[in-house]
Amino acid sequence: MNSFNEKVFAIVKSIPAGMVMNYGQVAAAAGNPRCARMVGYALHLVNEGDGIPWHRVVFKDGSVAFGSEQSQLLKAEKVAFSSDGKVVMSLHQWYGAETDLWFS
DNA sequence: CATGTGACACTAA
DNA sequence: TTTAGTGCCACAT
Repeated sequence: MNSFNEKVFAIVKSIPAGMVMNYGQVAAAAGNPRCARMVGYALHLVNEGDGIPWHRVVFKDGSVAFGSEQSQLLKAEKVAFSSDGKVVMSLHQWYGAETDLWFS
């Protein structure tokens, strides 16, 4: 079974609208903090329309791989963008439901 | 089985 | 600050 893949999908799906996660963050949550590439690979296999909000996964810097479409979808989610076309991670970087305890 | 490639991240210069 | 090099794991050939 594709544990890593499945975890990635579950995590990405858990990202609320208007929030984004960087590949390394998802990779770590999936169990492979060193394999952000695998996250991208996994999403690339599923972007067919399985309901995976892959557009909410961006670079650690807030940049996006597929500039146009991704940024467009993000804007539709009310995500704030910088003048460089990068997402304002400071406002939208999601740490996952489990880490929500940090706010307690 | 070995090599190459890839929606990335980190470190060094 | 930006650029280059390296590591990482999975999948294709």
